[in-house]
Amino acid sequence: MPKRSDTPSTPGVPLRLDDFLCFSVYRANHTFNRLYRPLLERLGLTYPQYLAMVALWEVDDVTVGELGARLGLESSTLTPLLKRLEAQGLVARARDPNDERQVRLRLTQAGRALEAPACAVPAEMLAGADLSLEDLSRIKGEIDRLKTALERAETAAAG
Amino acid sequence: MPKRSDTPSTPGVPLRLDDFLCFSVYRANHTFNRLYRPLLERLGLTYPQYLAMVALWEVDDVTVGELGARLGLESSTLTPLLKRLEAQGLVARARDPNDERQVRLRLTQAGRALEAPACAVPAEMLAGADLSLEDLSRIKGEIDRLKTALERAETAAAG
DNA sequence: AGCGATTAAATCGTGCACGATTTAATTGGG
DNA sequence: CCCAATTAAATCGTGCACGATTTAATCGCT
Repeated sequence: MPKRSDTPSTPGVPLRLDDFLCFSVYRANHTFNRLYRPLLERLGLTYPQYLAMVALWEVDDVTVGELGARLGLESSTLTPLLKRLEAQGLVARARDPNDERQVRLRLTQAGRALEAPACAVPAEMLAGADLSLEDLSRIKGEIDRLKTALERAETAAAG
Repeated sequence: MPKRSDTPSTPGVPLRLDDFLCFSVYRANHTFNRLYRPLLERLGLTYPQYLAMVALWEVDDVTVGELGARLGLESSTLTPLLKRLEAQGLVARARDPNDERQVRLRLTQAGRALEAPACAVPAEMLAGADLSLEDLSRIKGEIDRLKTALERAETAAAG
């Protein structure tokens, strides 16, 4: 009786893609990406750029490192993304005079102005999804617990 | 009282990243990727390559289009990935003589031989994660339902 | 004060992912 | 039978993502 979920290795039982929890997450992530794309196109943002902007609307005037910690991204990912946001006139990047190693990020007027239209996007995306608030928050709780458990395993395995 | 989850747009209430279900999924996906990476490195595979191999171990001798449907990937993503697997000697790509538009994928001996060591990977990854089988399958069920609901919304919104 | 260690961001190379387009083969209608 | 429409994969351009490395600034220790 194969009954798994990213936990096989019962010898002799073959791997089945549909048993992989990681594959479910992978697909769900692609689905969100695909659904957000057309809505964000109107704002001139990609999906990761949108997440970065949401983080900045919440807490402005942070360093690249702080934003990276918030989003779970490396500077090697964030720096080019931020340069694109800067090129669009949404964010200003400037070395911190008190510590020239750091780059501080500040929203421009245009960056702040984008928040209003951006607020409508998530609801628009879920329109017609037939998911109650309870559904959404329950699923989110499950996934957050999963992420926490995985990260614990990660640090435990670290050598 | 802001209580959301990818469903804000209550006017006047600002967006909060931690309310975004999509962000939870985005982070969880990155976490899986990061955890799998060192384990798959030993097999010489990336995470998407591993998923493709799992699909092929399950059903061999499929077309690029069929594998793409299984994984949810476009040919523009899959073709280069498959060329890398071919370069590693794990997969053979050949035009179908009955329909030269299609390319059929077949595991090589080496490709099939990789299944045995690959079987151990998922369990190894979850070692120390403190998640029961029930946890895993419950979470997986929730995410699969989410994906289904999102896809329904997608086709409903299609114009 | 000076210099090695640390820290922050940027850079580089590889690979994933998509939409739009292209190429080539098959299908189907007249 | 032929040729327009369709289909399958590949190609192209853009952007995300990471690890490893580099560059530059600050810290800390003597």
